[in-house]
Amino acid sequence: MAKRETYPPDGGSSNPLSGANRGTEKYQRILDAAVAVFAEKGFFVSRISDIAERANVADGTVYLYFKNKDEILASAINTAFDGFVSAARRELEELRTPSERLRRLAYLHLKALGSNRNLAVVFQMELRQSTRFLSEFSHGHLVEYFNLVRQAICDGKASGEFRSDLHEKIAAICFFGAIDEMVTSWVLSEKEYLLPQAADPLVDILLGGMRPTAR
Amino acid sequence: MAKRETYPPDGGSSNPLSGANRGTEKYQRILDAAVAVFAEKGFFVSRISDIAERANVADGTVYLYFKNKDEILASAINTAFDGFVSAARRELEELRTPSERLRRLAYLHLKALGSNRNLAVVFQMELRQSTRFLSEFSHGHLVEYFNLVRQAICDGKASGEFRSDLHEKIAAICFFGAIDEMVTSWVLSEKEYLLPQAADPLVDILLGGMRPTAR
Amino acid sequence: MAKRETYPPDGGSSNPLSGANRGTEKYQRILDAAVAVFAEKGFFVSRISDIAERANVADGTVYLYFKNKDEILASAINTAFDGFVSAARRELEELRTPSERLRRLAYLHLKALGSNRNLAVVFQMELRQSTRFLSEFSHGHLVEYFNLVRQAICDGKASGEFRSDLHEKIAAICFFGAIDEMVTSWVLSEKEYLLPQAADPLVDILLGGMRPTAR
Amino acid sequence: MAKRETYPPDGGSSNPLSGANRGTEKYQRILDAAVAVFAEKGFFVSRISDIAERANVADGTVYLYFKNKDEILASAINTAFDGFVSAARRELEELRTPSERLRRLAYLHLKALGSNRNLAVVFQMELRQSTRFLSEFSHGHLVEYFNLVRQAICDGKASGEFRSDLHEKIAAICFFGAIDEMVTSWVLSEKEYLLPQAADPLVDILLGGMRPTAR
DNA sequence: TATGAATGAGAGTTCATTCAT
DNA sequence: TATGAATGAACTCTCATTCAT
Repeated sequence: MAKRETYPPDGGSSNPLSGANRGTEKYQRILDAAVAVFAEKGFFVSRISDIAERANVADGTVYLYFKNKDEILASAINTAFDGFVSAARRELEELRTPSERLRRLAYLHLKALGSNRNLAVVFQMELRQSTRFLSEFSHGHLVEYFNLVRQAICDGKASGEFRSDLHEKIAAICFFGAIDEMVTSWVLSEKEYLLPQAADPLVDILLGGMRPTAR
Repeated sequence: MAKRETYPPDGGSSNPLSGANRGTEKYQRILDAAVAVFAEKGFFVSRISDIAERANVADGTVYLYFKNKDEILASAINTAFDGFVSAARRELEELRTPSERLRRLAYLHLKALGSNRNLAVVFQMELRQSTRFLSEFSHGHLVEYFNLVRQAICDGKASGEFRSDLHEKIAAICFFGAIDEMVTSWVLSEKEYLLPQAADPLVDILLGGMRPTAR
Repeated sequence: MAKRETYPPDGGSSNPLSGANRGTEKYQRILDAAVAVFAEKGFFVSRISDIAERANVADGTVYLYFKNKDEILASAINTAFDGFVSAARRELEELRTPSERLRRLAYLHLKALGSNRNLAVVFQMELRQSTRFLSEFSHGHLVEYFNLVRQAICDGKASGEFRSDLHEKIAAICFFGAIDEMVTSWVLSEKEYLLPQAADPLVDILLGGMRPTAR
Repeated sequence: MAKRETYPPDGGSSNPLSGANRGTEKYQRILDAAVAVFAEKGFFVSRISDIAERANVADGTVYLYFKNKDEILASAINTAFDGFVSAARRELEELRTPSERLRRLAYLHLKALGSNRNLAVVFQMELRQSTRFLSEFSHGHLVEYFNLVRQAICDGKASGEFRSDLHEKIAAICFFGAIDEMVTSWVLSEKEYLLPQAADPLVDILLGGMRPTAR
């Protein structure tokens, strides 16, 4: 999976056995270089030549794999996000209770970004660069993430695990926002603590607020 | 309100009648125009001439009031944020319980941004544009906001209102992250709902997760 | 003499007793400030606001006395040069031999610039800034200076004081060039020696080369 | 000849056939165009686009070969001057008497600039544009030129060819200043006479003034 | 006369993108 | 496929000049 949906010349390529492997390897190298450069300097300040240099290719080569600079960012984010969401969905399917599912989702989220600081920076910072961009992304993939969350909340309300008066959308926003801010805080922090360790105390608060009050 | 701290060329004006007001008026017009343009196109994509045009001044005039493009963004954010934080601090002083203080803070936050969509967009999007920028801002003003939250949480733990094992920093992050995501969601939403109305259900979840468990 | 030929509003002035003195005083202040600024930074790098500031007037006031930046430079040079040439001509008239006249001219030249370093810098540097400018000036005032020199050389040849095969134009160029380079060297020199003291040894060389050979 | 010392992007080119020549050719084309444009309009008034247009390249291309506008002027002057001084030094070594050396130096100077009017204009005019610039150049390369002159004068005094009371520095200034003014005069002159022809009569005057008096 | 805020044309420079090799 | 020299559109910022007060 992690379907690449953009540019590596597979459509109009006149060379039928042009070397999928080399192409793929270089594609990945450029993508990784781009994420690193974006993380370091920010999307708009990064130059194609920075990316090419870090990937050890010529400037022009970048354009054999990506249509333009925007597409590099989009590819980086989509590739990573698609991978994350489909992996998460598979894992969550095996878990029974909504609480377990949300706890696991938070953990996977923090682990995914906590293990790749550059990617985390790009997600937290660059993804928000322009209304238009986030808006596009939001209507694309983020919705899938939110659906996982809302489904769990919905199930929890049905099973009585969560309060019946819980506002699903607002609860999902709380859930995502809390984790997201956790990542931002980690990215901006000088200290090198382990992000996934924050999953449990964080989820304790959120689930605590979603469960029926004892009173 | 909206204390001007930087550039407008008056300051020590010895003429009490003339310049000060016009200067201030034009300064504000440029700032408002800039916020609107930034919100619409994003900081990096916005051109000075866009701002000047919307403010009905010449390009060069912008530079009589701001040193450069960066400073315009910084001024917009700092002015608004300083105003918000000091107003919030005053209001919170009058409230007794930590729960009330957090509830009011969430409300004020949502009201402040919910009443100025452009400013909200700039806060949610542009502030995060680059690691360096957010980092700077973060170490400047955002810390003050977080201090308000952590103080309330700390007080609540002391008074028994909140769980004694509550992780203060993580709880503060949950609080801020949830509200912040609420704003983002509102900004990206096509629908025109009233942001402050989300305060109560949102705070119910967060406080619920911070209180001692009945069990 | 030292006729001001440019701008101070005397033509279309609607105020008949507008204050020749104040006008003249401010005019001179601006001119002196301009020479100082030009000497320090060079004509093109100097800004009108630099000049206005040093003259303690508003930017706009400069334009009450001078049509534009070019005219300030032209006025400074012409005023000074006209004064120098007419004074020199008067002094030379009293001297009998061509040798004496050339010696005195060199001395006056070195004294005039040696007593006003700023003016000297402007003469040596800025006057040469553009072909067009020097060309204009050259055909204007410098010709008068050269005429003084050539007349003396011509007289010297007639009286037998100078070689009869002396090329008048080239000799005049040698004379002017040597003095001019003396000034340039002094301007660029860190040391604070007295420029007019160089007149005698310098003139000794030039006159020596112009006199008939003993052999 | 015309050793390239700064920017052209080849240097360590591993491809012996291709780039080096083209690079050099374009570099030279831009440099020549720049000298022509500077000569015509003056450094500050010249625009990069003027230079690019005359060199038949795009504006941006200029920046592949030169860091900025200043560097173009500096390269033009340094390249030419270095070439002149080292060639002159080699030629002078073969000559025995100080008089011959000075005569040859004057001739070479006038020939070098007399054969390239544009370069001459730039030397005479633009080099003097700002105190700072001339100052820099003066302490760099011009010193080498002056050293050649002073050495010859010094030798001449030792051999008795020149007066023992000759002030070396002033004599050197006379020598350089006379030749320099000769070039300036030629540059400004409408007439198309041959500059090197002025060498002999000019040097006759200067050497005449440096020799011991018969009397 | 004097001011100085406002103007806006214009310059240098950058860099995403192309294309001949 | 890969290169990197070349392109030229576009942007920020400066500053001479004007003009309402």
